[in-house]
Amino acid sequence: MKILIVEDEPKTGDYLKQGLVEAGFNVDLVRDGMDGLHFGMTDVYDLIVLDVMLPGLDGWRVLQALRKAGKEMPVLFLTAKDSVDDRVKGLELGADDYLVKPFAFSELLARVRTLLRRGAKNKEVDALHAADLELDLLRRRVTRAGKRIDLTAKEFALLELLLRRRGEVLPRSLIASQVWDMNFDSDTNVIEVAVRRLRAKIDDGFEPKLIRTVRGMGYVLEEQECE
Amino acid sequence: MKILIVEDEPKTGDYLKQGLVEAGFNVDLVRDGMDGLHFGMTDVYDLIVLDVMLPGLDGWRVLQALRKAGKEMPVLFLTAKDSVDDRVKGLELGADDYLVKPFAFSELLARVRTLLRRGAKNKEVDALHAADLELDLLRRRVTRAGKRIDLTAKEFALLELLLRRRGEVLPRSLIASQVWDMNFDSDTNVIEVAVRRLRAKIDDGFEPKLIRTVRGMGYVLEEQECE
DNA sequence: GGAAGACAATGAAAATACTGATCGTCGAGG
DNA sequence: CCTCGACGATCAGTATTTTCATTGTCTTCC
Repeated sequence: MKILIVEDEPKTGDYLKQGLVEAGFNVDLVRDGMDGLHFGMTDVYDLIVLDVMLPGLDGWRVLQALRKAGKEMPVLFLTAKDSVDDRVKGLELGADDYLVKPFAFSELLARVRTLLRRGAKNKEVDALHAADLELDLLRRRVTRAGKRIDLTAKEFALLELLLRRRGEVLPRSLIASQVWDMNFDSDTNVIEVAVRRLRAKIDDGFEPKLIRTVRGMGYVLEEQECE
Repeated sequence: MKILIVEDEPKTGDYLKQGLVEAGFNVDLVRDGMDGLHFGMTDVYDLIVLDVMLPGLDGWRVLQALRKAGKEMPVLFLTAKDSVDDRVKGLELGADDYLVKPFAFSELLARVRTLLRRGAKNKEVDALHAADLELDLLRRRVTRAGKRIDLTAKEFALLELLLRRRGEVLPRSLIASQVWDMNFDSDTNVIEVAVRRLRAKIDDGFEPKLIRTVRGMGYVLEEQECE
């Protein structure tokens, strides 16, 4: 999944890019409207995150130009102003959703996923599977071996991350930044505790065990026990 | 598939047309009620997108006249926010669905496709269902287990949103922007209160409970309780 | 066996949600 | 013009869930 970010403010832009890359997306970041338009026209993106306030060509014009050129990818608008008009304008010009700054990264990620899911109409994106575990993204429900399991928000986020990157060993620092909005503070064991609780719910009493810990590295979710 | 758009505001009209053309439809766009009526009468369309506020002949009259002349094609109404009466009137006059401005284009496209898929035959859109709950958009009436329930405007809007996106967990920010015209102000609990009142009316004393809260996420309306 | 990391259990604190009451606003009817 | 009632927003208090630090034990690897 390829995403274009058009954001002039360096900090915000870098932050967004890093977060989305860590979430497993392929991300391009440009700093102004002209570049945004150019990239949007010449490359193929599954989604664009577009700031309204841009030097030179503003976000609306970029959007307008892209739509005129027949580009249909979903666009998520970032508006700094609290004004309803901005939002109206954005939506009328063909934006699919908007977010008012400042926002939590997790909020953005959720919207991005919703838009991608809707656009793709891809059934597989609505649920993630591993062995007899199913995670229903829409209903935010989890079942294992047909049995419903209640997860807390954090547990759900953690499991979602593990499932999306299944087979990959996820370092603690990555998990910390994706599930918690924090930079890994080594003097805490939140992650261990969270993993433990998650295991208690989805692995205890079931086979095979899905969450494996890789000593000194992090955690992986994998379907097959490789003996 | 041929679609007629009747919309006076140039920008909106252009974008609708552009988008629908790109989506593969054959689109005619006219700017006022008279033209709308004329085109609608003389040509054959599979669907009409009709703005309410039009110079000269307003949307209702256009719709009324078309229906009187025996035109049965589905009509999607565009109405301004807050004008509850407009929506009711539109549905009573034979519209098949409505959309409140401002809306995301993707939303319009989804509704258009739904209407076309269903064809002009059954206008099920004027009622939404879930379990033994029925929401009659036309009469603005709600019944559960055959028992009539009175809802206020906000309660109705909230329930309508939940029903239209049934099965989806709706984040509070989304609810805030759809039902209230605000950007989610975390220091208010309007939503909780509204949900509470809605629950009191449609869930208290009935089974199954339809509105489920997903802590830290939002609310879902779902028909099946999976224990 | 020792050290480092992983796991488990607890409880207090924080965050989140629910509820009933109150208050202001607006429109209808007197 | 005033009153009343319905509605919706806000508040405050309560209940609940969730988080996370602490503590201690266990496992693994050297």
